[in-house]
Amino acid sequence: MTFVENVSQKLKALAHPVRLRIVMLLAKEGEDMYLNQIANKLEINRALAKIHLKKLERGNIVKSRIVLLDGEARALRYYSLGDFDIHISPELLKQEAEK
Amino acid sequence: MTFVENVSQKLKALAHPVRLRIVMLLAKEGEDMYLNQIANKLEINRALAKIHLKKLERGNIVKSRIVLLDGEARALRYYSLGDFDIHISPELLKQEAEK
DNA sequence: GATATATGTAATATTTTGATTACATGTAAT
DNA sequence: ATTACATGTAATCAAAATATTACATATATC
Repeated sequence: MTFVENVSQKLKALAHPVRLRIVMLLAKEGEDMYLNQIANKLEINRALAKIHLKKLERGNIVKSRIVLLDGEARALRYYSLGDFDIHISPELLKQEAEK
Repeated sequence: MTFVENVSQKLKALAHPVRLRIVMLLAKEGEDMYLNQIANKLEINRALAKIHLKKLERGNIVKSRIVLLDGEARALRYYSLGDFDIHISPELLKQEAEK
């Protein structure tokens, strides 16, 4: 994957208001959350939250894991933030372009 | 304009591969360029380059000015990079979310 | 006058994205 | 058995983004 492809994908993942709100929610809470928590907190449709979380995962902005509830035959999928660090300025792009 | 709206707009402007290529071209060349130069260099349709440049201008990633050619009754519209500096990480978003 | 270079934009078509609704499944508690 | 939560996804509709083609305009050069 080229630099342009990689950066485009990451930026695209973060560029949508709903997705940015999800990311900021996870950052603020500081702990992992599952789908219904996120949808309820942001007051958005659950299926919609799911769609956006998928895009965030594809962009490696968010990770998820399934957690079995203690002693119970139930599981929740928890979402957490990846360790992205996106920095873009004319100078940095110039450096990259000259590689 | 809220933080989310502002960031979304800027990221959206940079998120498209063609737009990112335009921005990297301007960064690399280090000097202003006009529409046809940009389209030729990137080997893309001129009208398409125009559309993307408009979006970059709306996101304040790129600026443009009309330059009268010396002694001639012609003018070119030159595009240059704005002074954006986008930095996004979980820590920075957490700070922002807690404001 | 024809050719090359430059601008701008309108119209159109295609593709992608975004959002809602609905259906299917399963566990736990009342 | 019903209610409350939780998951996942398919189907559909609406809206936005992307890309091409074409038209109009203007100047400079051959």
